Amino acid sequence: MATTSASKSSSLSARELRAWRGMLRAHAALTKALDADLEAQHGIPLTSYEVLLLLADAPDHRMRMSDLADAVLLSRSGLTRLVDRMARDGLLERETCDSDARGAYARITPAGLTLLAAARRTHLAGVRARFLDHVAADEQDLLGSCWERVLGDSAEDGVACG
Amino acid sequence: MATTSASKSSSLSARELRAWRGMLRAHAALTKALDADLEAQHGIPLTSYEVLLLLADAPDHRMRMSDLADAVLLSRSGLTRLVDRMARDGLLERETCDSDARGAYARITPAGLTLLAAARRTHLAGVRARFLDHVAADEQDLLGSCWERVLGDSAEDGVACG
DNA sequence: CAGCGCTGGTTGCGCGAACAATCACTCTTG
DNA sequence: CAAGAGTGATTGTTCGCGCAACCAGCGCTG
Repeated sequence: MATTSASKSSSLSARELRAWRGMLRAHAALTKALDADLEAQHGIPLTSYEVLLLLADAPDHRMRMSDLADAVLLSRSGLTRLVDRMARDGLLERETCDSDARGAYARITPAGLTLLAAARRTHLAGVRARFLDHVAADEQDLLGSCWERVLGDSAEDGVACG
Repeated sequence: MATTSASKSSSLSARELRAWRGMLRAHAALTKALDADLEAQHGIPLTSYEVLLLLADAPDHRMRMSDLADAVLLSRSGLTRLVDRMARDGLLERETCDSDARGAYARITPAGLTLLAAARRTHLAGVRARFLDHVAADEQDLLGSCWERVLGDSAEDGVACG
């Protein structure tokens, strides 16, 4: 089954399996390890870190709840709860939106910024050591283009026809 | 690390971001979509499908609980519960290990094999349509080699040193 | 400006997974 | 062969998440 062509059969080729299951395993291993790093050194899970990162980079250090939910790949309710926990820990605070009384902002606090500054180093070092350092620059470009193709398609609903 | 050298700073380059966050997003989108496919068309989640697949391919159509847990990236207890549910649904059954009375096998049932045969087509089509079709053969090879490098390293504990 | 659909956000609920403790059994070792 | 260390699997508990239901406020329409 040298070429992959005729084998749209009942199983994947070795090459396809390596690419596909490799990604699943790599993702699992990476997120688990990076999450453990943050938890151990700064006491926050990866999701909280990502929220802090987005808020810190956002104008006025704040974002709307919905935008934040989309950005961190969480459901609306999931983000509500996450923000609850982070607010309880003083990492951010809610802020009402004056132009739309329904809306709410999450704004990162000075404490959150301080924690982020430290966590950012940890996380970045982890991402480099565990992932980027194993992938040459041109490979990174290729990966990036693959993701864009994959995401561009999966954004549009399901398998659809065929 | 040619051009990226000096930038081991406090943030990732655009290229690095594209490769890294792209993977996170692609993984999330893919697993979510593939899980939804299976759930909608066959009533089983992705994790159950993977268990069925492994059991079907295993000698005697059975595997030890621990091996299964490792293979599907689940904790021991998580797998125990998953096997509970699948056994309740008749997709597999537990079997005691005669060489070690502590051990247990999970063995796929005829019903499980039947369901798998159908689900396999759905899942394979999904993986191809959503992922593999967007990645050329030589890119798949390159991805595979990247995953091996990443996993080979992360398998050995933490960041550690050499 | 009253009525009504729509949107942003929060809450009730259930599920799936991990961690720690536990049980059952095996394998040493004296 | 009895005692203790080690291993395979299960159970108790907790947690984070998504879905569905909900409430509040916006904005259109007549």
